[in-house]
Amino acid sequence: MRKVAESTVRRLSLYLRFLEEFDARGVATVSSGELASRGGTTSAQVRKDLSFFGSFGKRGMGYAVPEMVAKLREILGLGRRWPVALLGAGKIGSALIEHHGFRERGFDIVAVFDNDPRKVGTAWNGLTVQDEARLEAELGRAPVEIAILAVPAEAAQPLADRLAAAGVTAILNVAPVQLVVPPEVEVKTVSLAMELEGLSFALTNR
Amino acid sequence: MRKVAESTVRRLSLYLRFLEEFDARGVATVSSGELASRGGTTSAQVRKDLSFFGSFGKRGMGYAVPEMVAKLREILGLGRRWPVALLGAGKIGSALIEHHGFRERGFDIVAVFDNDPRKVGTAWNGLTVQDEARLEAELGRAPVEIAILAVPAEAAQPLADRLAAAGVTAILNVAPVQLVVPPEVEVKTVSLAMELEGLSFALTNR
DNA sequence: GTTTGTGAAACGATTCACAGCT
DNA sequence: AGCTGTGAATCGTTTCACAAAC
Repeated sequence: MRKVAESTVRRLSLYLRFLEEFDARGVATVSSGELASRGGTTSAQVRKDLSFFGSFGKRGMGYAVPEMVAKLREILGLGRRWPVALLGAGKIGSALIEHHGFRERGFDIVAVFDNDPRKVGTAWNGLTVQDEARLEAELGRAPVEIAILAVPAEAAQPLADRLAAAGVTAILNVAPVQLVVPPEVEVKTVSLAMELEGLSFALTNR
Repeated sequence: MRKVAESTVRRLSLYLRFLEEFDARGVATVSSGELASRGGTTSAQVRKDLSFFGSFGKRGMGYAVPEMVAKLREILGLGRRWPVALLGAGKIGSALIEHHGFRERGFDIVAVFDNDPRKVGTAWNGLTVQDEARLEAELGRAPVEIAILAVPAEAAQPLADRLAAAGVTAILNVAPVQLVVPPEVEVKTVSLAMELEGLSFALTNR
């Protein structure tokens, strides 16, 4: 299993959500076409996406929903729980940590860091905000592979460097900056402001 | 100017940020190579991206920073302000409205809606949370082209339908669901949970 | 008859490479 | 000499279309 496109992985996440819905409703099997219409693609795309990982369907029948859910969770690496460090106890970080969706999908925020002395030491959903200076010490004690960077743009790159040096191998970056990291570190950047600009572009050029 | 790839638009947003930085530091010109290294791409990519909209560079010299900033803002539709409606006064919505980045880039949240009676009527950064039932009435009075959907997954699709019917032509969807909308409505979906799953996949399959 | 799995074809985006301007 | 702008080549992704399985 090599060279799976990012777009494929994103669609797999979507398929998993639909399948979980179907599963909850007791639907036993689902066809690539049904999956496609809910996910805004085509049945051929669904089948291609899945074909990277094996062949799970029954011809003439479709896919068995519970098996498919299990398989997709396994493929996406959700057959385990992931401890996650959160950097930045500001507005965005605050919304994230109280957001239950992460925990439900296997991501546990196990540490929160901030550099604002007024925030350090305060309680946060059962966690205590720790001084950013203690980042390396804490990650040495309780390592995590995934970190969420929810800090101001200027602070993002230096922190990314420290995270990479401390052994973090995946960063979810919530700042409108392009992070430069060593090749072994995976980065995904999500910027609502940039998405809004995409919408502004679409509305302007039509 | 037709058929510009989404990836191109996203990179233009990034270039604009770098150029604004350069501008603030008083740098007069910048080459495609410099822009590329900050944006994680290649100089050829930068030139191709820009070439969709004209030729703004000087051979042997590079691009004049202030002119380029102005040009990119114009291309991205940022030469004006955009009133935006926010749907959902929960944690995420709350973080968004207090976030200054939007306003700085030309997006003004001018109305907030929620269906929770306990929230309706409360003040929010100079705005009053309005009843979701009044969505159509309010949008009739003060139309917006862009709406941000920050509501639970189940509520997203029905609201998207109402927004489309009320004349909204662009939706920034912050829920892990694929919205089905009429073709004249532009949608961008941002889901941190889905991005985390992308990281989980990358870490698991390496 | 229905739906999968998959090579082949079509399409789209990125990279190459170089002529042309400064 | 340096750097842009852009066709041509390459690479990757999506769509087509059909044989095989149920």
